[in-house]
Amino acid sequence: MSKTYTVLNELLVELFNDILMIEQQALRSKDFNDLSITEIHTIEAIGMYGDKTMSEVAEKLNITVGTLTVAVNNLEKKGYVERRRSEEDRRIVYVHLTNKGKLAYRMHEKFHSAMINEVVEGLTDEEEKILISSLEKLNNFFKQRLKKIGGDV
Amino acid sequence: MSKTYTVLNELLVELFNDILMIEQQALRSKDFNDLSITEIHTIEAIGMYGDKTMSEVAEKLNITVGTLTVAVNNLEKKGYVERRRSEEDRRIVYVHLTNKGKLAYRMHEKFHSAMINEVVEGLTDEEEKILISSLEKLNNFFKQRLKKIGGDV
DNA sequence: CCTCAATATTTTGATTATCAAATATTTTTA
DNA sequence: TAAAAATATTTGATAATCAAAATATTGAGG
Repeated sequence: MSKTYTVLNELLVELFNDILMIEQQALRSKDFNDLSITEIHTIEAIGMYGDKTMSEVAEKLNITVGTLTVAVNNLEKKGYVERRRSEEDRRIVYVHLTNKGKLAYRMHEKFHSAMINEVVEGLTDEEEKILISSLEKLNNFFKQRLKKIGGDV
Repeated sequence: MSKTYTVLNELLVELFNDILMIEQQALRSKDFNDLSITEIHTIEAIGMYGDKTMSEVAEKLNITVGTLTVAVNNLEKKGYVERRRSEEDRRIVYVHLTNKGKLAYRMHEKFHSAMINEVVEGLTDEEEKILISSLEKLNNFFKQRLKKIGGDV
C-alpha cells in the first residue's frame, strides 16, 4: 500500500509536469510560435464551429470575462480570432476563429491525437481498460471534490 | 481504437483542468490561504528533509534560478522557508522548510494521498500492477518526447 | 415612455509568475 | 595570480490573472 502510494503519486506528478512542458515546447518549435499555451487553450475553447459569446468562452476556461477580453484583444491582433457584435442584443460580443485560428486549432488537436495514439499503441487491451477505468475514477474523485469546495464559481 | 482515443483524450484533458482548479480551490479554503499553487509546488520541491541548493530546486521545478530567487524571497517573508549560506562554498545557498513550511507540505501531501487512495481503492493487486506499468509507459513516452524536442533547456 | 435594475463587456489598477540579461560574489583553473 | 566558470541575486519586461469601476444595452414596472 505504502509503496503503491509513493509510486503512483510520483508517476502522476511527473506526468502532469511533463505534459505541461511538452505542450509548451511543441508550441515553441512549430509554426504558431507566437502563441502561448494559454492562447492555444483559448482557441480550443472558442472551437471550430460557429460563434461563442465572451461569457461562454470565459466560463469554459474558468477565467473572468475581463481576463478573456485581454486575451481576445491579443489573439485578434495576431489574426487568430475575430469579434462580431450581436445584432439582436448589442451587449453581446461573439468570437470565432479565423482560418489561421482554425489551422492552429487543428495543429493542437493533432498533437493530442499523436500523444494518445502513441500511448495506446504500447498497451495491451487489458492495460487499456485498466488505464481508462483508473482515469475515470480519478476524474470522479475530482468532480466530487469540486462540488464540495464550491463548484464552478 | 477511435473510441479509445476519444475517451482517453477527454479524460486526460478534463483531468488536467480539474486538478489545476482543485488545487487552487483547496488552497483558498484551507489554512495556508496565503499560498499560491506555485508556492506549494516550490515547497514540495524543497522537500521535508535536509537542505537543497537554489539550483537544485529550480531544476526540479523547471524554472530559472532567478525566478526561484523571487519565489523564495516571498516564501521566506511569509515564514515557510529559510535560507542558509554554505560554509564550504560560499556561492551556494541552501533552502529548507520551517515548521510552518513542513505543515503546509504535509497538508498538500494529504490531498495527494486522498487522490491516490480513490484511484487504488477497488483495484486488485493485479490491476494495481497493471495501472502502474501503464502509467510508466505513458511517462516514458513523454520523457522520449521531451528529449526529441529539446530536453530540459 | 421613462427610469431603474440587470446583463454583457471592457477598462483599469494591482499582483504573481516568468524569462533573459546584467551584476555580484566566490571558486577553480591555467 | 588573472581569467574563466559557477552560483545566486537583481533588474526590466511581458503575460495571465482578478476585482472593481466604467460603459453600453436591454427589459420591466409604473
